[in-house]
Amino acid sequence: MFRGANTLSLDNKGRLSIPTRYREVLLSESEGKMVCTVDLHQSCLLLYPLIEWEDVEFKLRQLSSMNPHERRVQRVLLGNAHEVDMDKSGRILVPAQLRQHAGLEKSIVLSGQLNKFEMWSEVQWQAQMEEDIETELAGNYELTDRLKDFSF
Amino acid sequence: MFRGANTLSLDNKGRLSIPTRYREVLLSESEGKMVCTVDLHQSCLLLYPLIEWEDVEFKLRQLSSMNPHERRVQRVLLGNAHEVDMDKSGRILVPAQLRQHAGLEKSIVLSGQLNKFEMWSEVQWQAQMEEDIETELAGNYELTDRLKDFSF
DNA sequence: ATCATTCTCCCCACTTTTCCCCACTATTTT
DNA sequence: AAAATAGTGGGGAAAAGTGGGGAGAATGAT
Repeated sequence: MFRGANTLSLDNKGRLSIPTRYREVLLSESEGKMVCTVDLHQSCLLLYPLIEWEDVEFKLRQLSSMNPHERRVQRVLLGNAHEVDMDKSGRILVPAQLRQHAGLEKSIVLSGQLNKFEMWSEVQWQAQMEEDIETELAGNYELTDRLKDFSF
Repeated sequence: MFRGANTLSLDNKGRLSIPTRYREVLLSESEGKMVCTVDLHQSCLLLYPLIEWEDVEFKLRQLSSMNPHERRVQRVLLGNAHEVDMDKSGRILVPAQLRQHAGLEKSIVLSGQLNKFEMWSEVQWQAQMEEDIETELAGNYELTDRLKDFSF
């Protein structure tokens, strides 16, 4: 599925060009329809092909409306979801509210994360990466069981 | 699989010629498609044949998006991954961002590590080797359970 | 309802990046 | 020594990404 980082630019109309290598699969699987929403834990946006988003919606439906935490997850993900379409030149229009929420400026990192993309302001992405790598190097944390035997 | 170090050069377009003895297997197993990403603990890049990378991706998928450490590992490895293809003359274009991250200059060491390659700036590679050997000689470290039984 | 303003999206033009091709040198093989 | 193979360098065509004009749709105000 989707992997890897692409540095792209948001033009002053708020459009983002989807890298060509992804376009074909997006068109054939979801007719170029995607869903853009906010991330729960980071200041970035999530971009799903419609077909993948429908999976997420299915899971969201399993959550309880009575539990405040679960309700909140539903509210944040669903409440900020916008349907966006690729136009004929393979671009999407990123909704203004979401752009603002993630602090997106001209320079953007679109990062493939298997079933979805993350959209970061390049500045924040760099900062996050430095922080992550520094934390890894420092290494002063407990490894989870899964990580103890993790090899790559 | 892959083993041994090769000293190669990055030309000023950022291209790296893959040693011919690896090309055949890369073409037949992965159509010359590879994935280049950063290492978690060293200032070097990792280069996987696509088919090997897919294994790593499978493992990454088992990690939890809710646990910060596991999420960080996912983000760093996946988020910096770039798909690179061998061109018709057996070269790959190393993404500018990654080049910068690993401090790659003209002279490069490509070091086979079984399922993947490591790419180092030659200068840093030499330094790392000296340091590793010195640390082993000094011997002031705890052996892990696995290393206690390791023989070679 | 009408008009004005904003928004969306098509089209075209421009710039940058990627990749194919060929040529040159150095090393290895015959 | 000649020939073949490996690695390096660069020109140039093609592709990818960027920017903006402008028609039509949508929104909002009077």
